[in-house]
Amino acid sequence: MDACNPEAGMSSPTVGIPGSDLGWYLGVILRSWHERVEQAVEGVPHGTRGYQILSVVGHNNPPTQSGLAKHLRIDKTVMPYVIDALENAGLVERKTDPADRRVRRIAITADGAARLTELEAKVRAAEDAVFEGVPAPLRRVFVDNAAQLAVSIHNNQPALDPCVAVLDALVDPALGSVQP
Amino acid sequence: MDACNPEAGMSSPTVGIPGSDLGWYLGVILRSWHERVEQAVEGVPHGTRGYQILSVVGHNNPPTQSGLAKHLRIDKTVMPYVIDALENAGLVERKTDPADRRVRRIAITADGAARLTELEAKVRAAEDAVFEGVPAPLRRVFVDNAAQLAVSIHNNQPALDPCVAVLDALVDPALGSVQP
DNA sequence: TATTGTTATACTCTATAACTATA
DNA sequence: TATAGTTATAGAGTATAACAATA
Repeated sequence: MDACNPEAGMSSPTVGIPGSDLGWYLGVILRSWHERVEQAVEGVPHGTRGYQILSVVGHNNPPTQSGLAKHLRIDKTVMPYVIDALENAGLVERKTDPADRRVRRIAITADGAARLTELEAKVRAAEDAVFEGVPAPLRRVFVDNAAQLAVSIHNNQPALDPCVAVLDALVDPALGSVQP
Repeated sequence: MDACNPEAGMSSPTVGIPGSDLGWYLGVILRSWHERVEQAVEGVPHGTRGYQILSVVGHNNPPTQSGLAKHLRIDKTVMPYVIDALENAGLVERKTDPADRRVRRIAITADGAARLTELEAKVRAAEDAVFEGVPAPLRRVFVDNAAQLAVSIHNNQPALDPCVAVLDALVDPALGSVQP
């Protein structure tokens, strides 16, 4: 009945806790981010994924579909569905690259840019909710460090489109971010 | 042909980058952790998930299945499969709680404890690989902050088994960790 | 021959609902 | 009635393989 009984439950302080549970930490934080941002971008095709693509497309010159897939580290075969949905929603459009007619460059539309501006405000609010009760300096340091780590990990991974690495480098504060 | 052409690709520095891409940062880091740890714990049923459960079970008094599910924030219906597999592998065993015969407490076996010790060494090595090239102080601060954040987020979430909150509090250095 | 994008298919993982046994 | 655990099923998400168009 007393599921919280220290003698029988996992709340007992009599046994050790592993020093680092990095996977659990990151999982909890990312899940919270995903749940809250998923709500914030409600209506965007494919939720947070669609938002992330819209964000990359909105803040960079039109990337290729394979470039987007590599940046987000998802299989290239998922791109058609997502891009189709975003295109049908009028947020982005495919443009055949004149220099290489195999590639489609994904450009944001005027509607997409306006939508992105609205969405980014909502996402900021959602992220504020994730960090609710957390001291601002801790949050700032954490996000900065996460950015450095992610860029370092991403650029050290094999089979990466060099373009993507350059893009990511721009995001890295340590390597000279375009926008602070 | 030149997919890296700054004039046409997403590597151009002529446009802004969003200040924070928290979802992307966390996704990159967690994916790297997952890929490497998945290899490190090869052979453990259900990979990183099985390892995480084995770790919790190995470092705490036998938790209930629902307690484990809530701690890992997964649906209770996935527990039977995972616990079955871990039990069949001889790593854990189900024990009916005498105080409430509905609940099954998951206890680690001698084999499971020995295996866990081996696995933790491999996981440490895998995590070292994740942080390859990253200065030790940055890594330390990042993991510490991630722990604080995760505990804060986890404990602020609703519908949590109080036992789990207590367990997590132990992991939180700010709240008095059992093992530094 | 290699690469971009696409389609179709199969597989894994997750979520939903319903059931049992205990309380 | 409510809860822990289980089972079966359906759905979402993902990966695999094969194809067309272009280089």
